[in-house]
Amino acid sequence: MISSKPRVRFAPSPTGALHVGGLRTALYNYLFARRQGGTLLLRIEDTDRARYVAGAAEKLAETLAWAGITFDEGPGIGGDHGPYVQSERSDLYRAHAMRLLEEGKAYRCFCTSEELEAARLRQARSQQDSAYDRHCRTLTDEHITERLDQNQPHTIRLLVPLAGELQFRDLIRGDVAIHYDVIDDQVLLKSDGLPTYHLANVVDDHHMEITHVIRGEEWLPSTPKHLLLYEYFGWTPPSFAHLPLLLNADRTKLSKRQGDVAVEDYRAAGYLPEALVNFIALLGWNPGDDRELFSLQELEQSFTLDRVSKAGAVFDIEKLKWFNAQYLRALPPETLAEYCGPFMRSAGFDTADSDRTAAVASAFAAYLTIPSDIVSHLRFLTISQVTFEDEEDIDTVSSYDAQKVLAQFAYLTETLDTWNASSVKDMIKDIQNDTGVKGKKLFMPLRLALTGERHGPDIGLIAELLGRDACLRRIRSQLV
RNA sequence: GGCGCGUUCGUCUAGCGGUUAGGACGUGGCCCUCUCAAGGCCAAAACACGGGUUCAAUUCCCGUACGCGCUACCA
Repeated sequence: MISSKPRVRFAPSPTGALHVGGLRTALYNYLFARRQGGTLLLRIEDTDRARYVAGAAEKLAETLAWAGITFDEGPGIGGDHGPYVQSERSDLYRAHAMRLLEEGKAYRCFCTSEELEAARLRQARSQQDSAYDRHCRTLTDEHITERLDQNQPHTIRLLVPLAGELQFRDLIRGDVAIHYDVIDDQVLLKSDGLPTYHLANVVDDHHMEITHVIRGEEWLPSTPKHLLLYEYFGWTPPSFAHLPLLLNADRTKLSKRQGDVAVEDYRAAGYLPEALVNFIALLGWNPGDDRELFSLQELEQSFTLDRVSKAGAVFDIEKLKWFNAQYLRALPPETLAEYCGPFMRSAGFDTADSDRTAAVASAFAAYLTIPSDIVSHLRFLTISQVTFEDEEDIDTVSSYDAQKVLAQFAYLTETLDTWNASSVKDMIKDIQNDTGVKGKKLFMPLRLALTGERHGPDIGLIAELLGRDACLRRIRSQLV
């Protein structure tokens, strides 16, 4: 590779929502391209009619955009190497399949799915290798012509050498070698005329001038087939980098059942794109030093493939929560309020006053992992009156000292010029001087009377958020 | 079953022959403090196993075990 700029791609299949593993693959491709000043393109691999989900491609693009991943070429973006949707490139794949056929590097297979399935079952029962038995590899021309004349549905299979070994160097794993004799005569063109992944991906990567294929480890075993295809076509193959898998807590491949896997799920739950991206970037890559908090821009500057690890990484939601809490806390009040607003409204909080909304939201910033956490902290603001069920709470508020404190609080409240966190704090100091009550005995009755809870933010702040009138009302209601 | 890839604290990871094996999340403790959260400090916690190579292996090689992936007319 001379100094030419790399071209990489993210090539999802529109079969559903974007998986977090897919997001990471997209992210690494994006970071690699940005770091090298290269080009990233989006290609939709919709060659499986059966699994196609309408609208999924658009949704995928939208989710990627949410995460901050932008493409230089792709559907709806444009570029010189389109179309970027495989279903619009069928003729190209078919032509290439025909070329292999003519050159004796592929052959027609008339075996039906049922026959193949039955063969596989037989093989499984007798514990044999499950591979295509190459039944049609040796069909006579006569035979083939006859079936073609009958319009018999068929596939086109790759003619894999019977012996020999294929070696390649993976950018992440180093040298990998696989014997041809364990490689199946892969179907390249399905009987519906559409290509399989193997054909389409090679043809497209070549025509789209992809220089580096950065994809999940699940593709490692089929890379020799792809390399063979490059060889058959006489093309220079791209470099390959196979990323380690993302795993469940039990170390199986990350999947539904054991938690959310769709990026949309995390988005809906209130995770910030910055947090998700930061977290996911570190699942299989590290900067080589102790830094952990990375903006997308910082990742773009630091990312290199040689620091990608080989082993799978468990998706630990606890660490994602920590990242999210970090980012949530760092948000300016107005932005935090935007995230929390809907939840605050659902908790019965009137968000019409944006300054007040921002103030309340940021008062609880340190308490939040996700925006919806704010709901439980807002109870004290939205209840009409404070009542106690716990005997201990009642005792705390009704003790002799507590009553002195509450009475003095009510008295001084009316004399206070300005009502805010710091003036209330000063006032509480005065109450301490006036009553001689201090510490927990001073604060807890006030906290309880004002909020009904024993825990929460600074009491001055609570008083400010509640407002003078509400405070007065609540304190008085606890006076015997 | 076959083939491939992998294996450092519970989790994410640093380490690229000689280190008290470092950091982060989580966990426990202490501090701060009216409480909780946040924050600060401290602690417990790992080189899968067996052979080599070497003066010296977490590090290099081989094997075993375990895990994962692939083994579709899915990607």
